[in-house]
Amino acid sequence: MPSLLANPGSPSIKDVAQRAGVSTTTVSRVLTDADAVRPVLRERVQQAIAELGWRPNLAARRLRQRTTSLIGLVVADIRNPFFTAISRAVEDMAYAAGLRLILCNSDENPAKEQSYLELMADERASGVILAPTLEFTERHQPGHWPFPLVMVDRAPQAAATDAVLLDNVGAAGELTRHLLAQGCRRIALLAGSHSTTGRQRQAGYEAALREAGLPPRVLALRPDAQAGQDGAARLLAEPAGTRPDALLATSGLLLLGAWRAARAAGLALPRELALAGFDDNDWTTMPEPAITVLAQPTEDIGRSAAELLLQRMAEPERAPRRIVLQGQLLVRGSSLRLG
Amino acid sequence: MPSLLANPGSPSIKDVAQRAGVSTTTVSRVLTDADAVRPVLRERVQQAIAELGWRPNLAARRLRQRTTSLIGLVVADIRNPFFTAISRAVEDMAYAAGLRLILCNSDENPAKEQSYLELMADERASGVILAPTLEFTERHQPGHWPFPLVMVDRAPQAAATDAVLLDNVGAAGELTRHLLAQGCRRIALLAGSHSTTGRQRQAGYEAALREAGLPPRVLALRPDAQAGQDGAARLLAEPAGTRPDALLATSGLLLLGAWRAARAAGLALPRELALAGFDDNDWTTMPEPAITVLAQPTEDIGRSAAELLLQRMAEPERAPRRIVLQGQLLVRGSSLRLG
DNA sequence: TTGAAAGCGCTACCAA
DNA sequence: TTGGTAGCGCTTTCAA
Repeated sequence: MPSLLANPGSPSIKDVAQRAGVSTTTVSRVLTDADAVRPVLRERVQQAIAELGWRPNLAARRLRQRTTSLIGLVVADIRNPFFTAISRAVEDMAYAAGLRLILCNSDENPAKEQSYLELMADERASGVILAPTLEFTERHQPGHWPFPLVMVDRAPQAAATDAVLLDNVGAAGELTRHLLAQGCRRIALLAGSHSTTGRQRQAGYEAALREAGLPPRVLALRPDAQAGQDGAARLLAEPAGTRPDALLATSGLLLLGAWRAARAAGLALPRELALAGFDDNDWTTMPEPAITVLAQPTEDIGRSAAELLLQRMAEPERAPRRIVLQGQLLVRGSSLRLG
Repeated sequence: MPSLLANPGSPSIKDVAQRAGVSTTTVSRVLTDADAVRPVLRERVQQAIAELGWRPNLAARRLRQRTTSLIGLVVADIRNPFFTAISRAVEDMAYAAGLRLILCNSDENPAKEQSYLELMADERASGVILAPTLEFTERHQPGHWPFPLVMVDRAPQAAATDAVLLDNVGAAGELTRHLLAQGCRRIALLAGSHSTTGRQRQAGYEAALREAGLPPRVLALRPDAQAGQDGAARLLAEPAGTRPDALLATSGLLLLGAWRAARAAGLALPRELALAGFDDNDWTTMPEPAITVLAQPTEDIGRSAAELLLQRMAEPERAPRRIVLQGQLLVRGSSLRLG
């Protein structure tokens, strides 16, 4: 019968030490496995641990060791399949490296982002992977946060930070040139207005149109499907003479909205309207015709970001690295007007 | 010029106290805001905090307070839109309640699940929301884990635990009866074999067929799109006489696979094959015809789970509650053979 | 090879 | 209203 004063919470190494008849130091040694402990004692300690059902207190360990093996992932919205895929890749890497992942949705809201980053600071996080808001990229100065920071999907133009990015300008240019080659002349862009990504894709689009001597037409939108649908609907309501003959969306969610608007307007793809955009999400192959997209290597992006972070954690002083990955144009029926 | 012996890490409340000319106790009081502190001192402390850029060390706070405001969410795979939506709802609630969310993917792997739950124990998590594997529901005994546990999507039949579930039997029955009413007579089920959910839906399906005096036909599958596609393809390769005239999938991923197989087989929906399943994912309205589904109230499920957890945290001794939500049948073209 | 003791940063108790 | 002090559970010197 245990005493009434018995430990009410979970057992500590003190309890383990008592039961095994050794000092807490020895218990700790068995745990860290660093220094040698006589097999007899080691055995006794391990048995005591098993009998008591002892489990380490990570908070105590972190306080003492001054390192947390906790990493944060801050994305706009985990429901965006692009970020879902990234988060999954990051979580896999983290699990394999013995790191914990704290997930945060910023909703493109700088205040929420700030609050989450402060939280990561308070947690003394070992590192953070961040898809920064526009405001963040504009204000950010390297070294501001007390943890290594790796950016994904977006990054400040100038500042030297670790980042994993898509070649957005090139990708948008490729999509635009593809539409041009299909004979489209009034290509409108549905651009996410909340990220550098959207802006870079806009730049690539405008450059390609400039080459072709055609005027750009850009709608800056909230980056969600509803905004995409509303924006596209407005464009498609115009008379056939001025109405765009192609819609290009800078994200998977905007593309989804655009497709819905096209269907609601009763326009036949690709004859009356060509459609293309970013992100090879599941649904893009389901309509007839299927949707032309620029596929991003999402897993690769997530994995690379995690790798970059691990490397930076191991070697804090090394020069920042910027990994730029290429997308892949998947031409499908929604934009195929020739051949 | 600070001394060479200056604090190398981040400042502690000791530094703040020194700078403000008060004791650490007073600093702590200003932080917790519990007891009153003279405005002058409070001011001085706050200024010192600002000047030093002090941030709390959550590990220390947790160690001392013996409560962590950390909750875990363990799902099969965050890439499954069903779990994505749930996780987003949970994260929203957690953020609002000042709790941190640690995200874990179990991949339906009991060993990974176990390791994550042990981790949550080591973190001294304030609570965990879990979509348990089949093995877990079979072995689980209430009170085994040192944190409140709320189950989502699945739960042990017998054991009394907090849980948020769909009326799976009823939902599958409704879908099946709908297909029967459309004249389908050879309805095959693509069932996820890794969860109680799949089994309950199978039970509902079988009961409905029994009522109708028809034999069930069940394929137990790994719960992913590829398995769904392969399984469906096998069924659809049979001669028209024995081949199913309807496919019912117990999850969104299996449904996706089934749709792909139907398209690959060149079968016209719904004339040659009726198709229906669970989860109103984005893609289900994109094909022509659109897909009949039983929509789950995913946000509601996530929110309810978080609420249940918060209530349990506030009142550990209250009786376990089981919330059963109803799905909604959305009849679309893929199953409409009459009218 | 082992143990005593200090201390990570913070809060909570008690006394003044 | 304020401060001294103990201690959360663990690791890490330093001595033995």
